Amino acid sequence: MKTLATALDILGLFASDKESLSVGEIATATRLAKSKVSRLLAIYRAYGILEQDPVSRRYKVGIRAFELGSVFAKNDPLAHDALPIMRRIADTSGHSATLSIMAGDVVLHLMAVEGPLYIDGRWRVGNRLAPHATSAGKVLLASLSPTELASFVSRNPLTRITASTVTSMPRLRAQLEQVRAAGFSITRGESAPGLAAIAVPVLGRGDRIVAALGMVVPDHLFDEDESLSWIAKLHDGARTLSMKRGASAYPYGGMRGRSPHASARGAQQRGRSRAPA
Amino acid sequence: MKTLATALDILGLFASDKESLSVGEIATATRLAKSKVSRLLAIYRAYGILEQDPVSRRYKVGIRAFELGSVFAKNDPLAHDALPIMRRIADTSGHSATLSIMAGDVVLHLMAVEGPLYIDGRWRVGNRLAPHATSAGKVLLASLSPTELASFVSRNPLTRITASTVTSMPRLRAQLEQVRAAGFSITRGESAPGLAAIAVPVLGRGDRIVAALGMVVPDHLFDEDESLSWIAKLHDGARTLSMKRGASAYPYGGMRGRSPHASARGAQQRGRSRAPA
DNA sequence: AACTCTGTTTCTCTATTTGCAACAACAGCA
DNA sequence: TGCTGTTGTTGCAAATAGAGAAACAGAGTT
Repeated sequence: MKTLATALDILGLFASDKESLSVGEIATATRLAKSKVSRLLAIYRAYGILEQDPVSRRYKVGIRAFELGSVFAKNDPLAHDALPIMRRIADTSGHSATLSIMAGDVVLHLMAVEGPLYIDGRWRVGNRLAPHATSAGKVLLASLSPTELASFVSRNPLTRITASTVTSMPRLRAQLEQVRAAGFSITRGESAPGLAAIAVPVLGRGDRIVAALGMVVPDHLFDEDESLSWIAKLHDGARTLSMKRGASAYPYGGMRGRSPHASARGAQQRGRSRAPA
Repeated sequence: MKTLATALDILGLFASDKESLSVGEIATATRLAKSKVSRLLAIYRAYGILEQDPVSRRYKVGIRAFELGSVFAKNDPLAHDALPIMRRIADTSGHSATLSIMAGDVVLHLMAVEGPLYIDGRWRVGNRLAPHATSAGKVLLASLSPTELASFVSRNPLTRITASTVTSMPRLRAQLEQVRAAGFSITRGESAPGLAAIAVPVLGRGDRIVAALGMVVPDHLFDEDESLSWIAKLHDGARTLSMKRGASAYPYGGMRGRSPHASARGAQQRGRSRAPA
């Protein structure tokens, strides 16, 4: 089984930001003999998991990996329930909606419904971002206990990504406290300049935070007043989604969704509901 | 290396329609000993490629497979160029846009930009469909020579999926001829009842068909007249995309009349050589 | 045309996988 | 409750399949 383990070590390298890797790069990165790496890659290539550029001989992720990976999203009940909700958000707001989860120590964009406005595709599905630099990440981090948070930070230093990235622990703690109280998180250019993002928590069984529902907005179109209605939309959607996923209640958003059985049917009208201050 | 090969055989089973598989099912399907399967799966589980339900002990695709697979789409230049084009199509038509390629003998939806209208998510990204029952598939099949087509059909019988699926070879041939001449393909409920789809070819280097750009429309909203403007939109988008991908010309959908992307043309800047040095 | 850098293949030795069967966990059933 | 037929996970000696160095092949470069 050691063979498979090393093979998966190699495969893991491809999940990084590097688009393609050469045999030599992999060999040095894994401290494996070139011959072994070459043979392993040949198998992956034969199965279509990796593809090899015939001229540069470099390897990159293949189409079968894509096929396989997409069945994850297809089978994920959260993604399934979220699709129509995210569509409505993208349609009524004009901006792209995202659904993110915590995978290990990174924020993973599970799915996205693109709005009509063009923005940099960097945040697209499958992208992994630093939790402390994204709105979705802060929402997901907010569910951690103080000790869990400390442990997280010890594993993952708060590296600066843009000028406005939060890099100090007290500052992060304060922000998370705010997120917990308000039920949403807003970041403006913390992981990518010119990009604002809003996220709210999605709850699951036992009312644990299982995901973050969010929106990505070009910063120059970000408007304080309008953001309140966006947050309301997100809260509406997240409530519906949370209920479907087995939460007993959704505490955020000033809506009339008092009872768990009051299905979020008539949640269409766009009155400006007040966000908790 | 045999270990990795059998391990990938197992992994391949998960790319099917079955959501989860048990050790026994895998063992019988691959004619492998249960013990071997169990140990292999344990490694996959440790790496997060597969996940095991703690109660049912059944395995399903894990999140790391998703992460890995999504870098394929992220690195794919076709998908990259297609995103803004598909957004515009989805935005102006109100229906979802799709980009599909031929992967082995199946049509694979590489990406999708969801329109505001809700439709069954079955055609979502990563889904694999039978070429003879989809508009995108017919577009992609149209590039095959008669012998290649015959070979394809011998490998893949024209199975009936809905009442209107094409199942006879002469009929398929005639349709492909029509697709070649007209430069688009329309299917109505051939792979899923109640769903109409339109697709046009995307060309690449050497003017070979490399992908199909398409739209999915609820059948009851399909309108013959309106479909002409949809096809025009698709042709416009596919032309832009084809040029970007290195095609020398795009023979379909004349650019007569007012071009919807006149702005793009007008915005084209002469980035000539700067100061003569 | 020789050089160099990278990837692939060859060949022997031994560490690893193998497969049977016992073991453990669990559901169905009387 | 206890029995029984599943199903998934581990021990252990035999044997196969992988490890590693170095030779080989190919492409780009000077």
